[in-house]
Amino acid sequence: MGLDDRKLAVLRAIVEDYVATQEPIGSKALVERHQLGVSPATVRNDMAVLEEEGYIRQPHTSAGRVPTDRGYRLFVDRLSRVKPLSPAERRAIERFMFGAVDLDDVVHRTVRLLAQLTRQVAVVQYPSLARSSVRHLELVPISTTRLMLVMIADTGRVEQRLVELPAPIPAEDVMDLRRLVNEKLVGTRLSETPPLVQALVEESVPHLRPAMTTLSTVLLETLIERHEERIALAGTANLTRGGLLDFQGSLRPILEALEEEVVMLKLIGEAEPSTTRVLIGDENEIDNLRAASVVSTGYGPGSTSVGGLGVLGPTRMDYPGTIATVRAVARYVGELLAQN
Amino acid sequence: MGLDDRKLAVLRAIVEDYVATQEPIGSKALVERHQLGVSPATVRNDMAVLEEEGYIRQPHTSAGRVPTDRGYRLFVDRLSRVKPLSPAERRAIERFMFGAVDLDDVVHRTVRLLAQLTRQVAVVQYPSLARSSVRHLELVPISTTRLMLVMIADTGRVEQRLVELPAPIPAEDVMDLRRLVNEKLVGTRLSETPPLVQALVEESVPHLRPAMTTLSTVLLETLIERHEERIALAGTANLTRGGLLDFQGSLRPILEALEEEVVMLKLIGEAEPSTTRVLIGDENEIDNLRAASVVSTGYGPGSTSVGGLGVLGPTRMDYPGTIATVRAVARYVGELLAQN
DNA sequence: ACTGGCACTCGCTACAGTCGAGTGCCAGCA
DNA sequence: TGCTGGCACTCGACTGTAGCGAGTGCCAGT
Repeated sequence: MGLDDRKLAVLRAIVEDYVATQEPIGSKALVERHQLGVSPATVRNDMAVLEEEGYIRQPHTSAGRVPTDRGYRLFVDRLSRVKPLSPAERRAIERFMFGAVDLDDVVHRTVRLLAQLTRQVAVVQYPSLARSSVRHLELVPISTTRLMLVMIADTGRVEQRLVELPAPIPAEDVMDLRRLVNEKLVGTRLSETPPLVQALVEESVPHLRPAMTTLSTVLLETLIERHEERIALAGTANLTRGGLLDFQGSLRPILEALEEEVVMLKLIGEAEPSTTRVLIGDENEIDNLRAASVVSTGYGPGSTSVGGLGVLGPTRMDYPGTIATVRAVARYVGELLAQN
Repeated sequence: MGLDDRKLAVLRAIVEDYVATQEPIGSKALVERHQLGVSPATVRNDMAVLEEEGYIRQPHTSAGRVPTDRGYRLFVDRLSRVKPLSPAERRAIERFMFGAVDLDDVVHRTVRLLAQLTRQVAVVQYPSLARSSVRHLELVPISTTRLMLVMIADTGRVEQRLVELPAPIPAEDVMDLRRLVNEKLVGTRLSETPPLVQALVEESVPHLRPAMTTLSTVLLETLIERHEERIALAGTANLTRGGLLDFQGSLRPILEALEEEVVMLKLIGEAEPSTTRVLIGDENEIDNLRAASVVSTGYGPGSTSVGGLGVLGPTRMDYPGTIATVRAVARYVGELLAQN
């Protein structure tokens, strides 16, 4: 009992029409709009099979059919090709990103661009610190017992943190500390940094030790464990399109999930560039997002990913188009980062 | 023709009950729940007057009364006292803010705290650069023709920006540049900086001039004109409470406005600390927000404001409680900043 | 100036009837 | 065996009617 070609064609037609009209699709309308070469009755038989297999369902007894999550999955995996971007879209990307001045700017523009192109909620992860390396560390004295630690990563990210020293410390010592940490840490990947920071404490001369100990704690704590991962959001207003039909009438759970950075990171923060992940409805592990789909991919200067980006929308979304856009934007951002 | 005390009491009762129940208030229900000492008929007469004056209205002919924006305004100005915070709320503030490590962290925690306490959308402006002064400027060479400029403000804000030099520049020159800009600019308020930056170019020795010119452009452009103002948002999910009754059924315009940083800044970024601004419905200049109210205030280490914060919710909101919370949080954040 | 009484308005809910899109099934045909 | 046309059936969406009840405005009386 496989699904023959025609049944697949029927499924594809249902998905495409439903995505476009947002209304359940009946057999008659289907044969009218697509050249299937068979009668409505035949299509009905096929539909019965597709329903039995769980690819489509009827909202109520005498209504048309609607794809299930499983149906979308099959559609994405086997029935659709990634749409090439239109020239207008390509131009939009370039125009929008042109003149970005720093990492913050790039991330902000990217997330708005994605939201605008896909007309959905966009999420962009800042380049992960764990996958960055240290370009420079700066220590700025605030008072005799306080330093501002500033770390600049090769991805352009800048992190700052206040360091509360156990005892006052002269300016020369600050310079020594600065020199030491830079010598040892510049160029290392942050994920490999902890042992080096450890070593730094052990090797430091006695009178610098207390300060260095505090400093290392802060380094480890903030730069590696803590809020190292950040995200930017845009396009939440797009959730309201399609009336209240999508998301079964309540935006609440969606908005809640979007505010949980940890949740969003798990969703978009794991792919390599060039692979695109599509999570449809239930496949999603987060309960709040069972009515939503997520299309995400990684981005980075080369072929390794420094962060993820993606969009979130109703399960009823234009997958081929969205996938194409997400990929294109990720590629473009990667190139932009490579220029630094 | 003024409103006597009883009419004001009736208005107050209507506002309070409507905020609590979200249903139009009838004359009978009013006398039952409040000790007004008169009969429903009398209250009806008062209501007729209040309606004529534009403080309340009837959603439809035979329904109870609902406050108008003007009614809320009168209520806020003359009929309510700011509720003192409950001890539980005070404790919540301290618990929530305890252990904030840097400015980013403070802002993030603040905005979430506000959202949680008021159960509304919270907005916090990062300390305005225009009202900060320069604590330190750092130049980090990225390549021979590229520098990363990092500015640290006394409010703890850190801004970075890439500088593309017109010609390669040796390391000593970078050090000279760094020394020069720091000598001239540290300690100055950013709003007063432009002429100083100008002077810097003019006074610099010939061989540093090209680099200094570029650097000054970037300084002026980014740190003063550009995206100097940022905001943080939280609690958008709170917009969905109260079903779809608030915001006349569509969150769309609200969500759109929230994403426009410029719009939000205009809303919350102008008050002094200790003054609280309440904008009710129509008073708001932004069309998208005509169904919403905004309560905002300034915050800062002393008595001058370095930024604004506030919440946005339906016109039907608990003004006394919200005002109290916004003030308390602003005061707390001010103290926190003063410690740096 | 306040009150009780009364007629009136009008949104809400329930119920019945109609319409039509869409289905499942079946007998017939290639 | 697989496709088709025909047909009875289902059920949601829409329409119209009727009753209810909360709430009002007005008025005469205290």
